[in-house]
Amino acid sequence: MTDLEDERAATTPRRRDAAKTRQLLLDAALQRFTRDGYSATTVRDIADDAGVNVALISRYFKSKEGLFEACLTSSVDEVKRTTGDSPLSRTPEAIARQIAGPCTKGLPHHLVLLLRSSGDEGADRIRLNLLRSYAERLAAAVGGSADDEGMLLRAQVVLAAAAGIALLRTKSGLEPLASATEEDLVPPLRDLVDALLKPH
Amino acid sequence: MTDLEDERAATTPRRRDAAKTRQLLLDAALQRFTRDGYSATTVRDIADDAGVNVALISRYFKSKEGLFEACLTSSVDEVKRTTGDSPLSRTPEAIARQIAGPCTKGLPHHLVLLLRSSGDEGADRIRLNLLRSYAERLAAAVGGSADDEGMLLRAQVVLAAAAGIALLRTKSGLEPLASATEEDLVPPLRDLVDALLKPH
DNA sequence: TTTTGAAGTCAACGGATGTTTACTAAGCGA
DNA sequence: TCGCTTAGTAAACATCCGTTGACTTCAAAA
Repeated sequence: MTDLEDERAATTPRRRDAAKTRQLLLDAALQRFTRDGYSATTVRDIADDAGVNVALISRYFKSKEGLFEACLTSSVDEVKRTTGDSPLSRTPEAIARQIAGPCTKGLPHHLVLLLRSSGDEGADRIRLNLLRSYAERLAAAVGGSADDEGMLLRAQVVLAAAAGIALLRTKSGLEPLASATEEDLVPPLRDLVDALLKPH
Repeated sequence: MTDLEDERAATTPRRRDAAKTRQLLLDAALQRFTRDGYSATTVRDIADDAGVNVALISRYFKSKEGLFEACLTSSVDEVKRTTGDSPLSRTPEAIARQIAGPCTKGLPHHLVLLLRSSGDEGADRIRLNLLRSYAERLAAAVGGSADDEGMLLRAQVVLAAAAGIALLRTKSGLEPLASATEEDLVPPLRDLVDALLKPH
């Protein structure tokens, strides 16, 4: 109460900020959808996590489907932003570390979200586009030519493997996989990437 | 109509056969749960697929959860039956071929079901047990000792990769992965298995 | 043929879910 | 300060979901 004016002076945090609550909903939805899947999460769950009224989901995203699509595009944007439009890390070591990284921290893995389905056609299109571009850049990063179908297939296998690992790690308590550290996980993953994406 | 008596004489196909309808429900549920996941599947969907009344699910399996658990144990039994209690195929080639098999049947199908979750504790225990035993046998098949944590982790990574590939193949239309033939898929997978499970 | 227990049907229930509507209140410009 | 736009709230609605209980029908035993 006393420093309310200071806060307002600092960043103008309006008590009612549409952009802010929209982002809160998006973050909460991302976690829920990634962890529990689309149909297992309710809009009330998301709203409660965000500390926000349920009706605001319909207002800001039109529907649960719309919120899910927003999560997907948000994930797309973040991947594009963090990795830029440059090719992915070139060494198998770096790729392996990228796969193992988010899992070992608390972060929801983008690849796991891509395994979730809402049954909606628009969402499926977004998902497919991201998967495609990801695989293509992965193939290009190790020197595969654009029209090398074999290398593209191998890149997609790497992607699928990474997604499966992330999913199994978080969803099942399979030990030692579930609580393996990044250091534990990188060597096998490096071997995996190395074997699948070697330029030969 | 004419050979009705022959049928009855042959296998006694009672018009009302509890075991038969139970199996119909189990088959339909297996397909639905594997393809759409637990919470996206309704008991009415399953009953309709099986051509059976909805109430019979509660009768024969007590609940939707019970039906899901029955699916899991059925999957466990079939895996045990097809692969026997003998160690898995020893060569990376054979393992790869098993992973690359038809997604609508066989090992990939079962692995995808294992990625599905109902949130129920009993179901999770069943799933975990199957995953564990599978990983252990996979580690043993390539000569890993029972207490080699590193090799066990690598076997679990192979398992997770196989599951992810199966899931991505069936759920997303990612090409060329989605419609890759077994022959297309075996070489990369052989490399994958080889790199992860080499005895060294 | 009659009886009896099991197999299957039907309709309704309580509850949860996504969405909408009518309403309140806060912030900003005039 | 007043008024208007917009953020947020509360409650209800319509629908769907899993489950239950009473009823009917079939087939095998007596």
